[in-house]
Amino acid sequence: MAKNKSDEFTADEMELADIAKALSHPARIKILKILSSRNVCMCGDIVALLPLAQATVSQHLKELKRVGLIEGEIEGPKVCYCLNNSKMEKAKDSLIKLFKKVCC
Amino acid sequence: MAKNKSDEFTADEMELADIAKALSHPARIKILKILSSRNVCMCGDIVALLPLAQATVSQHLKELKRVGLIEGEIEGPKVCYCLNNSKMEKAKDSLIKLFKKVCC
DNA sequence: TCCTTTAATCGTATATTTACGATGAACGAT
DNA sequence: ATCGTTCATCGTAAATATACGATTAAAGGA
Repeated sequence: MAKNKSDEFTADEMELADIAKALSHPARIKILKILSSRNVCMCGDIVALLPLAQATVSQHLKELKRVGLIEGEIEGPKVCYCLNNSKMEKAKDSLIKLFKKVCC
Repeated sequence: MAKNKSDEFTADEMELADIAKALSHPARIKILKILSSRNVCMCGDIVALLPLAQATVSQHLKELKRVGLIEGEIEGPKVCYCLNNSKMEKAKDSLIKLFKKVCC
């Protein structure tokens, strides 16, 4: 039978899965779109545009921050969010690389 | 404050999130790679190449089938899996469209 | 017919995700 | 100093995801 289960997943595979996870909720997709439509955006604006409670939006923002796709900068009592364009580009490249490797 | 929370997520946003969800586990990324390396693959081969139990791999295959990225065809007692290339391409296009819209 | 192989499904345990109200911390304005 | 605003975090409930052993169904071969 000789199963070779010793090989775990590669760092690349785990990283890509992590990026995909960050994109795996419609609210987070929408947040990225909102942030792109203005090049800077208060947290409250995002909350107002999503059908979710403020605490929930904050969690989604945290997840996007965790993988580095967005950044938040404190501005007085408000927080100004923006896309991390270089990280976005890296994410896109990683995904395209996978598709290229796999099929297209 | 005039929050407009009436707008839910679009079908596009939900579909894209769903695709991302299917890609959000390293085992599923690896399964896609395995299926691309041979253009056809028995379920047992995939199990042998992953550090996971057969039942778990079967669940991951089910998730990939759910979104249509792969297909399984019964061949006697075995099941022959393969990529759904057109669906893969659609998934890639949807992702690229998002990145293009958002930043790059 | 019975046995083996193959892979899905069941049952189940645990972890993670998602969601929300409540609370707290930081700041500006009064 | 106090108040209102803003947003993160806490606490928590419910749903979903992940993992595995055991069982089942389907097929081929003895």
